[in-house]
Amino acid sequence: MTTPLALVGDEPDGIYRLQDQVGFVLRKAHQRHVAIFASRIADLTPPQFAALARLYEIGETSQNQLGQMIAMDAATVKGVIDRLKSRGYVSLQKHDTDKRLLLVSLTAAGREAVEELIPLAKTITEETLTPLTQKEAAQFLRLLGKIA
Amino acid sequence: MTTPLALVGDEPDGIYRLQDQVGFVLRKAHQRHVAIFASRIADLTPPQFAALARLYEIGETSQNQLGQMIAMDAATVKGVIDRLKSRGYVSLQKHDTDKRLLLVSLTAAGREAVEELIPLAKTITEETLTPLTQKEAAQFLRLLGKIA
DNA sequence: CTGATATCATTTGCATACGAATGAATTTGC
DNA sequence: GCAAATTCATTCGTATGCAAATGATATCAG
Repeated sequence: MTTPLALVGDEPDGIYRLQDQVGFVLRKAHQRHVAIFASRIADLTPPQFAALARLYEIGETSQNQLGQMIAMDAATVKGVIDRLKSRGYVSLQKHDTDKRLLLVSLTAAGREAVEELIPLAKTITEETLTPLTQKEAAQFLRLLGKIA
Repeated sequence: MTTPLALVGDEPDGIYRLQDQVGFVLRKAHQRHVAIFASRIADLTPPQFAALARLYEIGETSQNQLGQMIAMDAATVKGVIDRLKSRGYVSLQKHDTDKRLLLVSLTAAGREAVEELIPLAKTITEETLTPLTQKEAAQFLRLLGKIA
Protein backbone atom coordinates (compact mmCIF):
# COMPACT_ATOMS: atom_id res chain seq x y z
CA MET A 1 0.00 0.00 0.00
CA THR A 2 1.06 3.58 -0.68
CA THR A 3 -0.19 6.67 1.08
CA PRO A 4 -3.95 7.20 0.95
CA LEU A 5 -5.34 9.23 -1.91
CA ALA A 6 -5.93 12.89 -1.17
CA LEU A 7 -9.41 14.25 -1.67
CA VAL A 8 -9.80 16.50 -4.66
CA GLY A 9 -9.00 20.04 -3.70
CA ASP A 10 -7.27 18.83 -0.60
CA GLU A 11 -4.16 20.63 0.49
CA PRO A 12 -4.62 23.56 -1.91
CA ASP A 13 -0.92 24.33 -2.00
CA GLY A 14 0.22 21.06 -0.52
CA ILE A 15 2.52 18.46 -1.86
CA TYR A 16 2.13 17.09 -5.35
CA ARG A 17 1.91 13.35 -5.75
CA LEU A 18 1.79 11.83 -9.19
CA GLN A 19 -0.26 8.90 -7.94
CA ASP A 20 -3.04 11.30 -6.88
CA GLN A 21 -3.42 12.74 -10.38
CA VAL A 22 -6.33 11.19 -12.23
CA GLY A 23 -4.51 11.10 -15.55
CA PHE A 24 -1.64 9.07 -14.25
CA VAL A 25 -3.89 6.49 -12.61
CA LEU A 26 -6.18 6.44 -15.63
CA ARG A 27 -3.21 5.64 -17.81
CA LYS A 28 -2.16 2.78 -15.54
CA ALA A 29 -5.67 1.36 -15.34
CA HIS A 30 -5.90 1.47 -19.12
CA GLN A 31 -2.57 -0.33 -19.42
CA ARG A 32 -3.73 -3.03 -17.04
CA HIS A 33 -6.89 -3.55 -19.02
CA VAL A 34 -5.00 -3.82 -22.31
CA ALA A 35 -2.76 -6.46 -20.75
CA ILE A 36 -5.77 -8.46 -19.54
CA PHE A 37 -7.34 -8.13 -22.99
CA ALA A 38 -4.18 -9.39 -24.68
CA SER A 39 -3.98 -12.38 -22.35
CA ARG A 40 -7.49 -13.49 -23.35
CA ILE A 41 -7.67 -12.33 -26.96
CA ALA A 42 -4.23 -12.63 -28.43
CA ASP A 43 -4.88 -11.94 -32.08
CA LEU A 44 -6.92 -8.73 -31.87
CA THR A 45 -6.30 -5.41 -30.12
CA PRO A 46 -9.02 -3.64 -28.13
CA PRO A 47 -9.53 -0.99 -30.85
CA GLN A 48 -9.80 -3.69 -33.52
CA PHE A 49 -12.37 -5.55 -31.45
CA ALA A 50 -14.26 -2.32 -30.81
CA ALA A 51 -14.53 -1.76 -34.55
CA LEU A 52 -15.79 -5.29 -35.16
CA ALA A 53 -18.26 -5.14 -32.27
CA ARG A 54 -19.70 -1.84 -33.46
CA LEU A 55 -20.06 -3.09 -37.01
CA TYR A 56 -21.81 -6.15 -35.60
CA GLU A 57 -24.26 -3.91 -33.76
CA ILE A 58 -25.07 -1.48 -36.53
CA GLY A 59 -24.15 -3.07 -39.83
CA GLU A 60 -22.55 -1.23 -42.73
CA THR A 61 -21.31 2.35 -42.24
CA SER A 62 -18.76 4.71 -43.65
CA GLN A 63 -15.25 4.55 -42.28
CA ASN A 64 -15.47 8.03 -40.76
CA GLN A 65 -18.82 7.36 -39.14
CA LEU A 66 -17.53 4.15 -37.64
CA GLY A 67 -14.59 6.09 -36.25
CA GLN A 68 -16.91 8.51 -34.50
CA MET A 69 -18.85 5.65 -32.97
CA ILE A 70 -15.75 4.09 -31.47
CA ALA A 71 -13.94 7.32 -30.61
CA MET A 72 -11.21 7.19 -33.24
CA ASP A 73 -10.17 10.00 -35.52
CA ALA A 74 -10.03 9.48 -39.26
CA ALA A 75 -6.32 8.75 -39.39
CA THR A 76 -6.51 6.13 -36.65
CA VAL A 77 -9.59 4.34 -37.89
CA LYS A 78 -8.06 3.98 -41.32
CA GLY A 79 -5.16 1.97 -39.96
CA VAL A 80 -7.44 -0.22 -37.84
CA ILE A 81 -9.76 -0.95 -40.76
CA ASP A 82 -6.83 -1.63 -43.09
CA ARG A 83 -5.56 -4.31 -40.73
CA LEU A 84 -8.99 -5.84 -40.25
CA LYS A 85 -9.42 -5.94 -44.02
CA SER A 86 -6.08 -7.68 -44.52
CA ARG A 87 -7.32 -10.34 -42.08
CA GLY A 88 -10.54 -10.80 -43.97
CA TYR A 89 -12.78 -9.57 -41.14
CA VAL A 90 -14.22 -6.56 -42.99
CA SER A 91 -14.86 -5.65 -46.60
CA LEU A 92 -14.78 -2.20 -48.16
CA GLN A 93 -16.98 -0.78 -50.86
CA LYS A 94 -17.52 2.64 -52.38
CA HIS A 95 -20.87 4.31 -51.85
CA ASP A 96 -23.10 4.33 -54.92
CA THR A 97 -23.96 8.00 -55.11
CA ASP A 98 -21.68 9.79 -52.62
CA LYS A 99 -18.25 9.00 -53.99
CA ARG A 100 -16.51 10.35 -50.89
CA LEU A 101 -17.78 7.55 -48.67
CA LEU A 102 -15.99 4.28 -48.05
CA LEU A 103 -18.46 1.77 -46.69
CA VAL A 104 -17.21 -0.83 -44.21
CA SER A 105 -19.03 -4.05 -43.40
CA LEU A 106 -18.31 -7.33 -41.63
CA THR A 107 -17.50 -10.40 -43.68
CA ALA A 108 -18.90 -13.78 -42.65
CA ALA A 109 -15.56 -14.48 -40.96
CA GLY A 110 -15.78 -11.16 -39.15
CA ARG A 111 -19.27 -11.91 -37.92
CA GLU A 112 -18.18 -15.34 -36.68
CA ALA A 113 -15.18 -13.84 -34.92
CA VAL A 114 -17.32 -11.29 -33.08
CA GLU A 115 -19.81 -13.92 -31.97
CA GLU A 116 -17.03 -16.09 -30.61
CA LEU A 117 -15.26 -13.22 -28.88
CA ILE A 118 -18.18 -11.50 -27.16
CA PRO A 119 -18.22 -13.97 -24.24
CA LEU A 120 -14.48 -13.47 -23.85
CA ALA A 121 -14.93 -9.71 -23.91
CA LYS A 122 -17.41 -9.96 -21.05
CA THR A 123 -14.89 -12.05 -19.12
CA ILE A 124 -12.25 -9.41 -19.75
CA THR A 125 -14.48 -6.72 -18.29
CA GLU A 126 -15.11 -8.90 -15.24
CA GLU A 127 -11.44 -9.65 -14.73
CA THR A 128 -10.54 -5.97 -15.03
CA LEU A 129 -13.09 -5.19 -12.32
CA THR A 130 -11.96 -8.05 -10.06
CA PRO A 131 -10.38 -5.72 -7.49
CA LEU A 132 -13.84 -4.26 -6.85
CA THR A 133 -16.92 -5.68 -5.22
CA GLN A 134 -20.06 -5.90 -7.36
CA LYS A 135 -21.38 -2.74 -5.77
CA GLU A 136 -18.12 -0.88 -6.28
CA ALA A 137 -17.89 -2.06 -9.86
CA ALA A 138 -21.34 -0.71 -10.66
CA GLN A 139 -20.47 2.57 -8.99
CA PHE A 140 -17.16 2.76 -10.81
CA LEU A 141 -18.73 2.16 -14.22
CA ARG A 142 -21.29 4.85 -13.52
CA LEU A 143 -18.66 7.43 -12.59
CA LEU A 144 -16.27 6.39 -15.35
CA GLY A 145 -19.08 6.90 -17.84
CA LYS A 146 -19.46 10.46 -16.61
CA ILE A 147 -15.75 11.13 -17.00
CA ALA A 148 -15.46 9.71 -20.51
CA MET B 1 -28.02 10.07 -23.15
CA THR B 2 -27.56 6.45 -24.11
CA THR B 3 -29.08 3.46 -22.40
CA PRO B 4 -28.20 3.03 -18.72
CA LEU B 5 -25.15 1.00 -17.81
CA ALA B 6 -25.77 -2.62 -17.03
CA LEU B 7 -24.61 -3.92 -13.69
CA VAL B 8 -21.67 -6.23 -13.85
CA GLY B 9 -22.84 -9.76 -14.35
CA ASP B 10 -26.19 -8.51 -15.47
CA GLU B 11 -27.93 -10.34 -18.24
CA PRO B 12 -25.52 -13.30 -18.24
CA ASP B 13 -26.18 -14.13 -21.86
CA GLY B 14 -27.85 -10.87 -22.73
CA ILE B 15 -26.97 -8.33 -25.34
CA TYR B 16 -23.45 -7.02 -25.69
CA ARG B 17 -22.97 -3.27 -25.62
CA LEU B 18 -19.57 -1.82 -26.26
CA GLN B 19 -20.34 1.17 -24.05
CA ASP B 20 -20.82 -1.17 -21.08
CA GLN B 21 -17.33 -2.64 -21.39
CA VAL B 22 -14.91 -1.10 -18.97
CA GLY B 23 -12.02 -1.10 -21.43
CA PHE B 24 -13.87 0.91 -24.01
CA VAL B 25 -14.96 3.55 -21.51
CA LEU B 26 -11.53 3.58 -19.90
CA ARG B 27 -10.01 4.30 -23.30
CA LYS B 28 -12.40 7.18 -23.90
CA ALA B 29 -11.83 8.66 -20.45
CA HIS B 30 -8.10 8.49 -21.01
CA GLN B 31 -8.47 10.21 -24.36
CA ARG B 32 -10.50 12.99 -22.81
CA HIS B 33 -7.89 13.52 -20.13
CA VAL B 34 -5.07 13.70 -22.66
CA ALA B 35 -7.02 16.33 -24.58
CA ILE B 36 -7.53 18.40 -21.42
CA PHE B 37 -3.86 18.03 -20.59
CA ALA B 38 -2.82 19.21 -24.06
CA SER B 39 -5.09 22.25 -23.83
CA ARG B 40 -3.37 23.39 -20.62
CA ILE B 41 0.19 22.17 -21.17
CA ALA B 42 0.92 22.39 -24.85
CA ASP B 43 4.61 21.64 -24.95
CA LEU B 44 4.76 18.46 -22.87
CA THR B 45 2.87 15.18 -23.04
CA PRO B 46 1.46 13.47 -19.94
CA PRO B 47 4.17 10.77 -19.96
CA GLN B 48 6.89 13.41 -20.30
CA PHE B 49 5.43 15.35 -17.39
CA ALA B 50 5.14 12.16 -15.35
CA ALA B 51 8.84 11.53 -15.85
CA LEU B 52 9.77 15.06 -14.81
CA ALA B 53 7.45 15.01 -11.79
CA ARG B 54 8.85 11.70 -10.56
CA LEU B 55 12.41 12.89 -10.98
CA TYR B 56 11.46 15.99 -9.01
CA GLU B 57 10.13 13.81 -6.20
CA ILE B 58 12.95 11.35 -5.95
CA GLY B 59 16.02 12.87 -7.55
CA GLU B 60 18.49 10.94 -9.70
CA THR B 61 17.66 7.37 -10.74
CA SER B 62 18.47 4.93 -13.48
CA GLN B 63 16.43 5.07 -16.65
CA ASN B 64 14.90 1.64 -16.05
CA GLN B 65 14.04 2.37 -12.45
CA LEU B 66 12.38 5.59 -13.47
CA GLY B 67 10.37 3.66 -16.01
CA GLN B 68 9.09 1.30 -13.34
CA MET B 69 8.05 4.22 -11.17
CA ILE B 70 5.98 5.77 -13.93
CA ALA B 71 4.69 2.53 -15.46
CA MET B 72 6.70 2.56 -18.67
CA ASP B 73 8.65 -0.31 -20.11
CA ALA B 74 12.30 0.12 -21.02
CA ALA B 75 11.67 0.79 -24.70
CA THR B 76 9.08 3.47 -23.99
CA VAL B 77 10.97 5.29 -21.28
CA LYS B 78 14.02 5.54 -23.49
CA GLY B 79 12.12 7.56 -26.08
CA VAL B 80 10.57 9.81 -23.45
CA ILE B 81 13.93 10.51 -21.81
CA ASP B 82 15.61 11.10 -25.17
CA ARG B 83 13.08 13.82 -25.97
CA LEU B 84 13.36 15.41 -22.52
CA LYS B 85 17.13 15.43 -22.89
CA SER B 86 16.98 17.11 -26.28
CA ARG B 87 14.88 19.85 -24.64
CA GLY B 88 17.41 20.30 -21.87
CA TYR B 89 15.08 19.16 -19.06
CA VAL B 90 17.13 16.14 -18.00
CA SER B 91 20.78 15.14 -18.11
CA LEU B 92 22.21 11.66 -18.43
CA GLN B 93 25.28 10.21 -16.82
CA LYS B 94 26.79 6.76 -16.51
CA HIS B 95 26.93 5.16 -13.10
CA ASP B 96 30.36 5.08 -11.53
CA THR B 97 30.62 1.45 -10.61
CA ASP B 98 27.69 -0.32 -12.27
CA LYS B 99 28.38 0.35 -15.92
CA ARG B 100 24.98 -0.94 -17.00
CA LEU B 101 23.11 1.95 -15.39
CA LEU B 102 22.22 5.20 -17.11
CA LEU B 103 21.46 7.79 -14.46
CA VAL B 104 18.82 10.42 -15.22
CA SER B 105 18.45 13.68 -13.33
CA LEU B 106 16.66 16.99 -13.73
CA THR B 107 18.57 20.00 -15.00
CA ALA B 108 17.91 23.43 -13.48
CA ALA B 109 15.58 24.11 -16.41
CA GLY B 110 13.79 20.84 -15.76
CA ARG B 111 13.31 21.67 -12.10
CA GLU B 112 11.94 25.10 -12.97
CA ALA B 113 9.57 23.61 -15.52
CA VAL B 114 8.17 21.12 -13.00
CA GLU B 115 7.65 23.81 -10.39
CA GLU B 116 5.78 25.98 -12.86
CA LEU B 117 3.67 23.12 -14.18
CA ILE B 118 2.57 21.48 -10.94
CA PRO B 119 -0.25 24.00 -10.33
CA LEU B 120 -1.42 23.45 -13.90
CA ALA B 121 -1.34 19.71 -13.39
CA LYS B 122 -3.61 20.06 -10.39
CA THR B 123 -5.99 22.15 -12.47
CA ILE B 124 -5.97 19.45 -15.15
CA THR B 125 -6.98 16.82 -12.60
CA GLU B 126 -9.79 19.07 -11.40
CA GLU B 127 -11.04 19.76 -14.90
CA THR B 128 -10.99 16.08 -15.77
CA LEU B 129 -13.11 15.38 -12.70
CA THR B 130 -15.52 18.27 -13.37
CA PRO B 131 -18.42 15.96 -14.32
CA LEU B 132 -18.33 14.56 -10.78
CA THR B 133 -19.26 16.06 -7.43
CA GLN B 134 -16.49 16.28 -4.82
CA LYS B 135 -17.81 13.19 -3.14
CA GLU B 136 -18.05 11.26 -6.39
CA ALA B 137 -14.56 12.37 -7.41
CA ALA B 138 -13.07 11.06 -4.17
CA GLN B 139 -14.95 7.80 -4.61
CA PHE B 140 -13.87 7.53 -8.22
CA LEU B 141 -10.19 8.08 -7.43
CA ARG B 142 -10.39 5.45 -4.72
CA LEU B 143 -11.89 2.84 -7.05
CA LEU B 144 -9.68 3.80 -9.97
CA GLY B 145 -6.67 3.29 -7.76
CA LYS B 146 -7.83 -0.24 -7.04
CA ILE B 147 -8.26 -0.98 -10.74
CA ALA B 148 -4.87 0.36 -11.78
C1' DC C 1 -25.62 28.24 -61.63
C1' DT C 2 -21.40 29.02 -59.21
C1' DG C 3 -18.11 30.32 -55.78
C1' DA C 4 -17.43 29.42 -50.87
C1' DT C 5 -17.79 25.92 -47.43
C1' DA C 6 -17.95 21.52 -45.64
C1' DT C 7 -17.13 16.56 -45.57
C1' DC C 8 -14.52 12.32 -46.42
C1' DA C 9 -10.52 9.71 -46.98
C1' DT C 10 -5.66 9.70 -47.20
C1' DT C 11 -0.94 10.82 -46.05
C1' DT C 12 2.86 12.53 -43.20
C1' DG C 13 5.08 13.41 -38.91
C1' DC C 14 5.47 12.77 -34.16
C1' DA C 15 4.71 10.41 -29.59
C1' DT C 16 3.41 6.64 -26.72
C1' DA C 17 3.26 1.46 -25.85
C1' DC C 18 4.76 -3.26 -25.90
C1' DG C 19 6.98 -7.80 -27.44
C1' DA C 20 11.15 -9.75 -28.81
C1' DA C 21 15.94 -9.88 -29.71
C1' DT C 22 20.67 -8.34 -28.62
C1' DG C 23 25.00 -7.15 -26.27
C1' DA C 24 27.24 -5.52 -22.16
C1' DA C 25 27.71 -5.91 -17.35
C1' DT C 26 26.53 -7.81 -12.89
C1' DT C 27 24.96 -11.22 -9.64
C1' DT C 28 24.01 -16.00 -8.26
C1' DG C 29 24.72 -20.78 -7.52
C1' DC C 30 27.50 -24.24 -6.75
C1' DG D 1 36.06 -18.66 -9.23
C1' DC D 2 33.25 -19.60 -12.90
C1' DA D 3 29.26 -20.92 -15.60
C1' DA D 4 24.38 -19.74 -15.53
C1' DA D 5 21.00 -16.58 -14.76
C1' DT D 6 19.70 -11.82 -14.30
C1' DT D 7 19.66 -6.92 -15.17
C1' DC D 8 20.12 -2.83 -18.03
C1' DA D 9 19.92 -0.31 -22.09
C1' DT D 10 19.18 -0.38 -26.93
C1' DT D 11 17.02 -1.53 -31.31
C1' DC D 12 13.38 -3.26 -34.37
C1' DG D 13 8.73 -4.10 -35.65
C1' DT D 14 3.91 -3.31 -35.03
C1' DA D 15 -0.18 -0.73 -33.39
C1' DT D 16 -2.68 3.06 -31.62
C1' DG D 17 -3.52 8.22 -31.41
C1' DC D 18 -3.61 13.00 -32.92
C1' DA D 19 -2.48 17.40 -35.67
C1' DA D 20 -2.07 19.22 -40.03
C1' DA D 21 -2.13 19.23 -44.93
C1' DT D 22 -4.16 17.56 -49.30
C1' DG D 23 -7.32 16.19 -53.04
C1' DA D 24 -11.81 14.66 -54.33
C1' DT D 25 -16.51 15.29 -53.82
C1' DA D 26 -20.78 17.32 -52.07
C1' DT D 27 -23.57 20.98 -50.22
C1' DC D 28 -24.81 25.70 -49.49
C1' DA D 29 -25.56 30.69 -50.36
C1' DG D 30 -26.61 34.23 -53.12
